[in-house]
Amino acid sequence: MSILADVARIAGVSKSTASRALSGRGYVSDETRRRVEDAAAELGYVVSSTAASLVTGRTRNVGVVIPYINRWYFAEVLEGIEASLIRAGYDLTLYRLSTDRDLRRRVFDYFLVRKRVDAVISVAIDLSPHEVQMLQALRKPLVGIGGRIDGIPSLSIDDVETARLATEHLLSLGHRRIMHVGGDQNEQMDFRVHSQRYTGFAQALRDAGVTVDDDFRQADFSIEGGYAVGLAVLGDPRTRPTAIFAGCDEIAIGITVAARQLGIGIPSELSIIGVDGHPLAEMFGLTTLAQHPGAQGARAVELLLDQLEGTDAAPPDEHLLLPTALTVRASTAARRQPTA
Amino acid sequence: MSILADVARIAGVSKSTASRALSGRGYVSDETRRRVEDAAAELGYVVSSTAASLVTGRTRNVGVVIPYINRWYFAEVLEGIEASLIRAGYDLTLYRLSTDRDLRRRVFDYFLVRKRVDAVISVAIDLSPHEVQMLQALRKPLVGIGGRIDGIPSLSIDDVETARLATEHLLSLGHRRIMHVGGDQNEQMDFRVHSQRYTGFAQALRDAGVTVDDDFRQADFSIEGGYAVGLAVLGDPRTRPTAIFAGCDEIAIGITVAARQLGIGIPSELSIIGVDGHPLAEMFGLTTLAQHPGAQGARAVELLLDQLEGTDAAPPDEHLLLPTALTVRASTAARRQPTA
DNA sequence: CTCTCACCTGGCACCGTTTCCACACAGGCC
DNA sequence: GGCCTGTGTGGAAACGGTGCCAGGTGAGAG
Repeated sequence: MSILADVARIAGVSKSTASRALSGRGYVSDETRRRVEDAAAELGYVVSSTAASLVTGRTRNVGVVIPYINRWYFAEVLEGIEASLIRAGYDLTLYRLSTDRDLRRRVFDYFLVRKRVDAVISVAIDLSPHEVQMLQALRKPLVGIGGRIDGIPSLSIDDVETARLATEHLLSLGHRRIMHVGGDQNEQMDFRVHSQRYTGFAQALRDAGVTVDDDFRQADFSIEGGYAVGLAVLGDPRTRPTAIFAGCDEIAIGITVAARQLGIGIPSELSIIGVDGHPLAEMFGLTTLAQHPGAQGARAVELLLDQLEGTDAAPPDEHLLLPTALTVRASTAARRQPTA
Repeated sequence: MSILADVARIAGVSKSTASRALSGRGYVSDETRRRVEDAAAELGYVVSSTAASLVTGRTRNVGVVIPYINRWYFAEVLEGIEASLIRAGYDLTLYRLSTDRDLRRRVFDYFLVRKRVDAVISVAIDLSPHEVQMLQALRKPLVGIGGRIDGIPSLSIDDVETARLATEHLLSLGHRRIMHVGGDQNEQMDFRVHSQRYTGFAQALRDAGVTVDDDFRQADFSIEGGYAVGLAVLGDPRTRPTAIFAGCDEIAIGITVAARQLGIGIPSELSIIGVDGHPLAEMFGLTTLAQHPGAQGARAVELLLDQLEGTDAAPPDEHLLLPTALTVRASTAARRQPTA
């Protein structure tokens, strides 16, 4: 466990010079730098980031708050964030925020606040103004992913527009009996993703002059969730929709499995479109609106580093809307004309 | 940004007393403690964990190295670890180790070593003796999950035994043409999980006196991977196996989807058994050997905290073998007798 | 009545860096 | 030759806590 003073001694220089040589800041002659580096290597010296943080006030550590780890979108975002941070020489401290309000408070009051992180990325969590203020009071840059947060830079796909696009795709194929299977409209944590997707869906129908009764079912955002709803909804051939806009690919896949099990042809009898670009979508031939969560994570890190290391002081507190790409596969097709 | 000295001043005590009052160590009168706490609350004071770490040498931060985030087993383990650590008041710093050897070195040489973490949990990574030594030289407790690591406490399921059990289940149902669809036998990072599962499989066959040619196919450990192999293997009814032992539930599910698509009845024409207890297994009626990765994560944290805070100095450097539970569902059944 | 001891408090050194400042020196310019 | 500027170096003061040690109580024991 050698310390800087040891290195300095071996190299025959002062602590200050050793520090400059190793950190690369300030003037050091090439000769001296080499000597210091050799000494450091010989001793197996590594800086104490703790000590460095104490004096510089920077930890090179970013906190990430995220509601799930175990869902495709979130895991993907997390991977994107992690890869970018590591590359930039930052650590990533992970806080999974469950719905437990006490835990959430604890993370904000106790963990995030102890000068442990230089900045925070909030994934799909609708921060309260109080929480935002708190972080801002600590001068910690903050970036949001997955929805708009007032006053801080954030990025997400345009949920309303994406849903509208998906629905219009189905409408353009001649479908009229269309159902949206999506998430809980009252979900607190997840911004208003679910309600926004419903909004886009409803808008598209309205604009097309189509009215559907029984146009929505709630499902857990998972394959199982979609499967359960699929079985429930698709049983009766007279009432079932001819097309479904699923809130995410996992739901769409669940519905697909249910449909196959019921012997319902896709896309001959039922068209399905999802949102996400989940890797399984390809395997199931699922038409979807693809987003790239990994890239979103990377982008968020960029925004953060701009604030952290950027020259200009102005944080762009705008909301970035990312595009989604309609990827047409075999799960959507023109509505089969009722044999007239 | 108030500091301890401010709190002390407001409360009218010395820094040492303020420190004792807030940390709860050492003697402080109730009256004084109250005054200090009030002052701290008033100022919105929070300790600088950096400063505290510098002097105590402890960071209350645990590093987790893990090869994937986006796979069920790993995400589940990670969630288990995270929940336990937070509860114990520890932070979790995440390092995803890809196959990139440079990055791996960098994480070990640069990140883990900077006195930033008190301990390390290694998930499904076969640490080299050198890496273990390095961490041990730093006196950092180390716990492994997912496989045996010599010299440190570790825990995992018994892969050989689990595979044997799965295979015996198929044998006991009368199957003889059994295939194992599993992971790359030469995978470096993942311990020897893949090869161990093959070993257990082969042992069971041998013990039963059954010989199978073409007994193994390699698949990516994912639903897509299983699906691809499923399509390739199940096409020819004369050569296809009557039962498949899949290396994990994701593979098993992929095969199931492929079989359904090919109109192959499960379990009438094909029995499938997996390993994991994946939530989707239930939906697909998949027989499996269930493990509990979340609980494994929690257990690993316990082992770690024992070393970190435990009174006794002896670290139990043994390897814990966790049981798996055979969960029989509808994907395995007695082999249909060839109509003789 | 003194001694011990448990309780309570303050002073101060210390953890291992970074960085400000002072100083030294060499070279180029007026 | 004096002066400025660009390099190179060392000394010492932070950064914000913790914890050792010393000192001061009052109560109970001998």
